[in-house]
Amino acid sequence: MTPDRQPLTKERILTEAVAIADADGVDALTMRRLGSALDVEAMALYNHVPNKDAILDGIVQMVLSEIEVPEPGGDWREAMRVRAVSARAVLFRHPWAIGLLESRTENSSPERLHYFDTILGTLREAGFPNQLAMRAFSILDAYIFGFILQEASLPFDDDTSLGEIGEDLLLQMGEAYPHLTAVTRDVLAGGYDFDVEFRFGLEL
Amino acid sequence: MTPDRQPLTKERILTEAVAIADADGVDALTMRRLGSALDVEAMALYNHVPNKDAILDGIVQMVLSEIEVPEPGGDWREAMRVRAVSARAVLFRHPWAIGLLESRTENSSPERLHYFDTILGTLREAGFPNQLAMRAFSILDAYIFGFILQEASLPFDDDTSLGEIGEDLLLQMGEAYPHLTAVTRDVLAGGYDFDVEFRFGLEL
DNA sequence: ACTGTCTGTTTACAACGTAAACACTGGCAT
DNA sequence: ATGCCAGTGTTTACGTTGTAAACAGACAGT
Repeated sequence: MTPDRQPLTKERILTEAVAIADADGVDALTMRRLGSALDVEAMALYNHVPNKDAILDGIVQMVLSEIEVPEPGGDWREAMRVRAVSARAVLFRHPWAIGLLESRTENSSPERLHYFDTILGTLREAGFPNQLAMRAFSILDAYIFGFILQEASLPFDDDTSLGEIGEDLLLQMGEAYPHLTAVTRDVLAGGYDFDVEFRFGLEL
Repeated sequence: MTPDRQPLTKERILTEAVAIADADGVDALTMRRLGSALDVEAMALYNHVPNKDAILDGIVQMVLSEIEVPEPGGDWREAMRVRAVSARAVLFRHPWAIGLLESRTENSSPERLHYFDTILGTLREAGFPNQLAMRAFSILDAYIFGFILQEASLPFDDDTSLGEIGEDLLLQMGEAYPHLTAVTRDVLAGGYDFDVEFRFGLEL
């Protein structure tokens, strides 16, 4: 054990874990690697965290808490827009979190409850009756995360230009998929911007 | 090797893999277990499949191909409804697939292209111009999968009644989350049905 | 009959999560 | 001061995982 070293804390562990997942993906996040990044043996982590699942839960929560959600009181449309755009940005920064969202959404954490409360508050102060607020929230949330999921699983990342992927597709599918081909060609001609489409879809 | 045994095929492997994932979750799907379910040593699988990732890709695809998508020609609204309801049913039957959807959507498979093509065909034959068809498809898809994701990650499954979970929540959060409390109470009073909400959201 | 291609088995290994036992440190009560 | 104990970190070890490598039998085409 080297002489002086900041003491381990759950915060330091989770922060480093997020950093590793950001850098090399969630598969690279092993206890040994996390330990060595913190200058510690893997087993030392278990003094601060019950097991690896807790770490995964923790970093998902950490990511979710990065999503900006305005306090109730302003224009609800603007508030939802801010939330949606922020969610997209955050999950773009931490793409691995998308895959963890499913099984690991610990809904009863205080942070998560606060998140729910704030959003519902915004809607209710805007005059939504309770049932409708719930619906609006549910629908918006579905759209936001659905869009992000869709975007993340499409074959091009930002580096590959839409043009080349389009050509590849066009060649590959030949005449077998006429509709898809036609739409692809047209969409490429007109340009396709996830950002624009995302905001467009938000006006329901 | 027991005397007579059906030859291994990629199909048999993937079918059994889906069965195991359905029965005991995707974590229970190991090469050894899959092998023994097929009455074979784990390594034998590698004659038909390059590695485990390919199996995961395969079962995701198998699940996606269960989603019913009507051929172009009918009412597009009805077609989209059928698709949405079917997608929800399928992913409800294979919940583990949701978590695999993200990283593992192999977009260029023929099945997937056919899926795209059929849906876009329906919309185009209904008179949508190409750009709009793309938009409609994208938005609907986002909503469908977003809703399912949301539904899957909410804290109650079908066994626990909404009533009791509600009480738990109400107690736990006390006065800290007024909006959430109020909405929850009201929603519970009125009853909340995922099915109803899902269809409601589909009318955008 | 010979040879290669398929399909399966056996053995082996590195990496993983984590249980168990141990060692060091600091502060508290006696 | 002394003894003790809780907290933190290390060491060692085990079972499980995916899969590389070497081998063995079956069967088809020459």
